[in-house]
Amino acid sequence: MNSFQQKAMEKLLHGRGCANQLKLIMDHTESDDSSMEREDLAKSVLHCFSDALSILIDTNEHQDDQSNNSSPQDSSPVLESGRKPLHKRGRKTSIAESSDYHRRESPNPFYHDGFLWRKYGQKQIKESDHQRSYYKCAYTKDHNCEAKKQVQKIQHNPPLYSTTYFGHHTCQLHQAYATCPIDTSDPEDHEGSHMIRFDHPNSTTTLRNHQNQNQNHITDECMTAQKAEDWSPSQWMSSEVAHAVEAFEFNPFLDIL
DNA sequence: CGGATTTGACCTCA
DNA sequence: TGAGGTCAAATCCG
Repeated sequence: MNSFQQKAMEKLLHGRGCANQLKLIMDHTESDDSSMEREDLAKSVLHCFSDALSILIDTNEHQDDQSNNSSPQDSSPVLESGRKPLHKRGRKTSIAESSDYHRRESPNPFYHDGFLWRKYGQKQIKESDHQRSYYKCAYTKDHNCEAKKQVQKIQHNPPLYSTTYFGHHTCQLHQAYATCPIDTSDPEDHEGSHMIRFDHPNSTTTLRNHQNQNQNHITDECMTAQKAEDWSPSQWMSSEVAHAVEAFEFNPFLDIL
């Protein structure tokens, strides 16, 4: 185990410890007295998992870079053999013209990059069996953020997706609210059609409403075992924490049963 | 009904 | 002129 993996392991172990504490509190608390403590613990869990993921992602990127560097002819941002680099062809834009791009390959088309994207186009690419999807930062208008990305399936079996990023995000404040990777069992059916969206504290729209709806469902009585399968972290903590916990499939009530 | 996605048309460049 | 990139109206969805 290298030092990166050891760090990730330490973070995960710490996260598990926090999750256990949280579970104990939930086991023995019926009132809202410890809601702040629950929230803090849930945040600790979230941070531990986020840190561990970051470490693992960084490690993976480092390995990717090394493998890419091992074949200098493969340093262009587009995979199709014999084709010009993406930033050299097609319509010229300030972004595409710049050398400010990088590429990631992942078996998951919705690879977590910490940002919120909006799809603005999809194109069948010649000499490729698969369509390419075009995304802009969701805060393009709000924050004049020029970051873009292109996602294209480059290999069918095993499925492999190439994501090419252009430009820099000028909407950094939103990064903190995007968290976990979404895994899909059938990426092909949903290629480019999902948004990974978590709540924003200033937002007055969709998910806050969703959260309110959840809160409306909370009653004073204790949860019964019958409700275990209905348990939702969003009933217990702020939405960004709740989503992260949901993503990790942490359900204390199922654990009890 | 508002916001996100889809998709055909259009723009630009090689 | 063909191909990639973008726009925007139509459509979908919660």
